[in-house]
Amino acid sequence: MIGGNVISAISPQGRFAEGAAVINGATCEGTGAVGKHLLYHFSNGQTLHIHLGLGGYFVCQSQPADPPRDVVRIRLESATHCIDIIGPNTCELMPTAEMPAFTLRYGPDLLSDTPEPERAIAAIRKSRAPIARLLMDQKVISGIGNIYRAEILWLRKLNPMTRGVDIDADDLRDLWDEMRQLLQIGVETNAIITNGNVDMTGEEITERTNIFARDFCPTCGGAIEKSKLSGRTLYHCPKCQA
DNA sequence: AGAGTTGTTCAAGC
DNA sequence: AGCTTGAACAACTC
Repeated sequence: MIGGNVISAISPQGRFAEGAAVINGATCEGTGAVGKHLLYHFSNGQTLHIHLGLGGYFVCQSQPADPPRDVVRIRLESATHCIDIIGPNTCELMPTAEMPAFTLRYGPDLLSDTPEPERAIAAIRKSRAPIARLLMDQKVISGIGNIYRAEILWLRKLNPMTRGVDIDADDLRDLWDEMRQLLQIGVETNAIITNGNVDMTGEEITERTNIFARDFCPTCGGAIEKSKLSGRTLYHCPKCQA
């Protein structure tokens, strides 16, 4: 989106303040991602590392843009457009040279052009932790959050508490493939759609998930069970995911 | 007003 | 060593 554009950065508050001057005036030469970590590579050898966390978001404007609100952590701007990043969990500069090591700290990215499912499968099958926890562990696999976790386990009729070590490698390959497909739909539609209502994107969609934040299972009509795992709400159908 | 949230990391305990 | 929980973090919504 901003590749090739000259940008400038401001930072009224937060951890990025010190780095702002370093990036000012540099050109973005490319972007990348490792799971939910967003990466902008700049001409001065620095990479801007953004993680939106729970509540972070982008605000895009045409120039001339409004002055930044005080919650704006960094502003990326070109002659024609302006992007403000608000509420990120992480907003820091790191040397682009450190990117290979950074990438290795995380499990394989489901959306990578060079997917490495076997790396994730090996990590899962080595663990006695429940699959619901492993899918959320970005050191195991990159890209799944709470919504996709609930949906994919339901789609594959997997009990969330199944230990990683107890799942067949072939089942995990199917799981990988389906997660990848779901995320690709997300990229194409800019929405989290796991129930197949892909063509309704322009319309008012109230049902895009099957069980996430829902009360009843679309398959059996039974009550969706709501629990906590690692501090996050876990949804599952006790009947269909026995 | 306070709790909850499409997330991560760290520390501590078992 | 592997696994678990809890706290802290930002900003918004209900």
